Amino acid sequence: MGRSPCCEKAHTNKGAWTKEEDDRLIAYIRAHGEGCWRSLPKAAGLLRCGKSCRLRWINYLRPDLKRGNFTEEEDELIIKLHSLLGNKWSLIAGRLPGRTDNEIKNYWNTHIRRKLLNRGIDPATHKLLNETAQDNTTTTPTTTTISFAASTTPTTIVKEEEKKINGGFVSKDVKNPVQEQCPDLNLELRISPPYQPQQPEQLKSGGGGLCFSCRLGLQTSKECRCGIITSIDSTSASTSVGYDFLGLKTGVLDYRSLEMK
DNA sequence: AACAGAATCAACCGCGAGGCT
DNA sequence: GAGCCTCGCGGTTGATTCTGT
Repeated sequence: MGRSPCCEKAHTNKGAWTKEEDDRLIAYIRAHGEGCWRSLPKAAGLLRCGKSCRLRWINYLRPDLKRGNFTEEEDELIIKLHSLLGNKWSLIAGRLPGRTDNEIKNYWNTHIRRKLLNRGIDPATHKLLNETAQDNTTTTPTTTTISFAASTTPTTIVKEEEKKINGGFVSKDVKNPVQEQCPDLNLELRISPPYQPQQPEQLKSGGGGLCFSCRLGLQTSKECRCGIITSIDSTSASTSVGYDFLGLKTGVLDYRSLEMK
């Protein structure tokens, strides 16, 4: 038995969306909200499949999308998140408000891949290219080395995040070379209060009062410029600031999916 | 100006996860 | 538990735009 098609394809448009289609989709979602993509096209009077409508809305029509070029900070954030998460574009997009997984995926493939190759880094493994070549000839596991601007290696990042998630208790054996290479990420999602738009004062000070290092969860990094002491102890549990599975502060960079609800 | 190749990015496709019956 | 349905994700495609010759 073959898989049934996602929609009746015989009477649906394909290819680029027209202005009229966009307007219809926007008007419908404004009036009724997102949800039930399968029935949406018919209800909205669109000759498109639900999947196509969802994609168009998420990737292009959503009002909270940030159009325009990626900043250098966004570049570095994407690279770091990719080194931790791999091709989990939706998770990476969740850390970049206003950016979509499709947009980040395209940007990665067209810009960042080349950028990393120019730095001598394998974009797939985030190892130095000559290191990757060596790995192909030996099975001995090695620790990951990535030449990012921040002094903390991704492995260290994971350890720091682990400290936060486990309340300061690091349970992993630091001498385990396999875990050094493939750290077990806690992929539990955390529900936190919705993202609050930043106040002008916060924006002036550089994104919610936190420097780039802190937004990456590297509060202990010497790169930290904001001077905020963010000791993660029992008191943090009583504050409104949450930490997601990467240990990054929610409320600073929140999940888009939660914002949209 | 014309053409070719490269780069970009919107959109499509197929699959897996999870919920429902 | 099996089968079906919907949603969302990641990989890929192809049309359009850009750049170099």
